Amino acid sequence: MIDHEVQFKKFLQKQGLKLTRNRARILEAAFSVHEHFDAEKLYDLIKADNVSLATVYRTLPLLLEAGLITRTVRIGGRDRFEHILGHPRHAHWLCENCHAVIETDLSALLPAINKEARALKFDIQNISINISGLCWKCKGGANDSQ
Amino acid sequence: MIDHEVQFKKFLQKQGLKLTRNRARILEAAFSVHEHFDAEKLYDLIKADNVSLATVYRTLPLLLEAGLITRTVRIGGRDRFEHILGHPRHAHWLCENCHAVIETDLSALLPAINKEARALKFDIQNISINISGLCWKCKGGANDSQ
DNA sequence: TTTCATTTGAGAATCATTTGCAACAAAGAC
DNA sequence: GTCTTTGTTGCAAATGATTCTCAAATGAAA
Ligand SMILES: [Mn+2]
Ligand SMILES: [Mn+2]
Ligand SMILES: [Zn+2]
Ligand SMILES: [Zn+2]
Repeated sequence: MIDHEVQFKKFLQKQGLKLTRNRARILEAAFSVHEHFDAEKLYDLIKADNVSLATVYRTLPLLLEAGLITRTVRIGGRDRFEHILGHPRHAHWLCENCHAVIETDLSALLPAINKEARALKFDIQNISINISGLCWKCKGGANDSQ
Repeated sequence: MIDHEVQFKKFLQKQGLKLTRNRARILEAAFSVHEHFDAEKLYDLIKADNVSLATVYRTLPLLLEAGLITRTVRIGGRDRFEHILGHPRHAHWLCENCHAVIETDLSALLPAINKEARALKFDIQNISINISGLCWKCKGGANDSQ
């Protein structure tokens, strides 16, 4: 059993829940994708195994609570996620025009954030830094690509 | 005409749009609320003036583009906003348990962010820093308030 | 006041996400 | 193994925020 499966199982057991075949399949799919994904994307990857879209939707909150995935930039009215293990935290720069997503390292900001958390006695589960605007390509004219 | 009305009118004219009574009313409502608000909240404030919810929804993107409001933490499936003028940028700390929202100054982070923007040649329109987790009240037990 | 483009209210349409429910599967006790 | 209990799932229907359609209203300019 791989790293993140162990972590998921541990989390589920703590809640009196079970690591079923479907949930393992969804977890595996989430870690097979190395970009941002939405519910539908995972569903496409595993629907051949008779996993329903409803189950994907029911499992995503579990993966979030377990700290295995994180919510990222919302595009086109759909919630998007990315897996965490082996993925250092990063900021997202979203171009409003072409919807390009650029990722940058977060290490320069973390010390200040953690300091603030200590002051607030806040228990951080997820840090989301999203900066929207225009990428260098779209900066000039008012294109309409994508 | 107040500061933000001037700015809105200028923005609208640049797009060949008009500063109508309804749009002015919505803008005014947005600046009368000193917390986060959603479309429905603004609607409640002005429906007595026969402004429709559809018009509120149509105006919010204009206020965003005009740089008068910004999108904040999404709660309960609803987009939420806050006005900008006279509101220094700040980070949002959202408690997953009681949905409390704490705001903290952003000035410690801005230099690093602006530096990165310069490197990326990215034109920043909006910075959104949302940290979720448990506030000090909810940290201990697994309450279920709110 | 005539003209023409923009705006608006009302209600229908969208569409991601959630839910109810009856059939199923996991896991522990025997 | 078999029984029992409790959590899980597929399916289809429900939900609900946001968007859209369209005909009537309004604004600005001439
Ligand atoms: Mn990412
Ligand atoms: Mn705020
Ligand atoms: Zn772009
Ligand atoms: Zn709390």
